[in-house]
Amino acid sequence: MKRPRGGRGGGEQPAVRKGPWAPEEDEVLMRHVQEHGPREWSSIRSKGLLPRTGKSCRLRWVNKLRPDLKTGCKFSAEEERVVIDLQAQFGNKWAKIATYLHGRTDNDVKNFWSTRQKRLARLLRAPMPRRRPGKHSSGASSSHAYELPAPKNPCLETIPFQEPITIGESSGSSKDPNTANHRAVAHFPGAYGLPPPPPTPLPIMHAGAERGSSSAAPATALLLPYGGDAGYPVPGGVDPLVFVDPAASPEPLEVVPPGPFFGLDDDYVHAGRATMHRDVCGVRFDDLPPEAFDFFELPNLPAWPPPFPPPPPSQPDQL
DNA sequence: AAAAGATGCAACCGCTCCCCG
DNA sequence: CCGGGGAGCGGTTGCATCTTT
Repeated sequence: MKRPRGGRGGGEQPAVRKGPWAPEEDEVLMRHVQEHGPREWSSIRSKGLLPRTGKSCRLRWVNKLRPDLKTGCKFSAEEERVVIDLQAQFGNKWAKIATYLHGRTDNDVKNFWSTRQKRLARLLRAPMPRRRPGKHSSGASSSHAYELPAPKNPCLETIPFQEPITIGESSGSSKDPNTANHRAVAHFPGAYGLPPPPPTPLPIMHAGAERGSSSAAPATALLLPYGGDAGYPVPGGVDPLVFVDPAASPEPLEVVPPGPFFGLDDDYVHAGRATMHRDVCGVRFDDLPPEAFDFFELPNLPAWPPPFPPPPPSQPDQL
């Protein structure tokens, strides 16, 4: 576990302990929950069981001690898809989204999304062709020389790209295009071999078709109409971190009217428009070598502002 | 091998909501 | 109806770990 932080909870309030939880504290908290259930958090401190605020206790329980948590395992492709989908509909309602993901907490979802957004921001800002010669740094991992700091620009959370990308069609670069093409293409079909949708019926909007019923696990499961953020789903948005097979979806996806993308130039725009899910299909965007990005092209964006209906007011909240 | 930078995640903070008297 | 307290939620921070140079 991490050692106590210096900056926070530094003892200005000796009565209340902050910082990382000790195993003994966890035990006490678990015992309390066993006896009283996951409530009466404030009484934990008032009874002198723990020098922690009720808030802190609740958070600890919800995020770490709950028995049904999937601790230490990354988001699966399906979970990723669900998060993306639901985020488009609900916005940053992480707690709500988390209810659709068994074993995941709102904090998990929040962190996952935050990480994803940062990754996306990096990718979109990274002029891929300028990679270092002779170096194979892994995709979006750290230390790109050309990388710009990911700004905390809320706009970056809204991804206006809606276009299926084309991978493996370009004649490519000088850098063993076969390898790059092969890598990219070879994994994409897996994206359509996604496992069945989650057992929970998702209120997923789908352009032209209804999705979300557990029986409908279409091959177009990655054709996700989302892209919004901060509670206002982008109409017809499609997350550029989701790869969409153009062959499987011959129709163009809705696009936000093209325009300056956060002030980024076309290089950036061309770069960050796809991702693959790990686990199921085996590859994520940032798993790809930089060479793979040489093959990402931006097809002519059809200028069609799609009137996308807002999500139905009645959200299936049940699980 | 060491240093620097990037990433992931646990935990805190402030605000809002809800319930109860 | 109003006020107070507790619970829940979303945003943010900062450290540990990992990756790259």
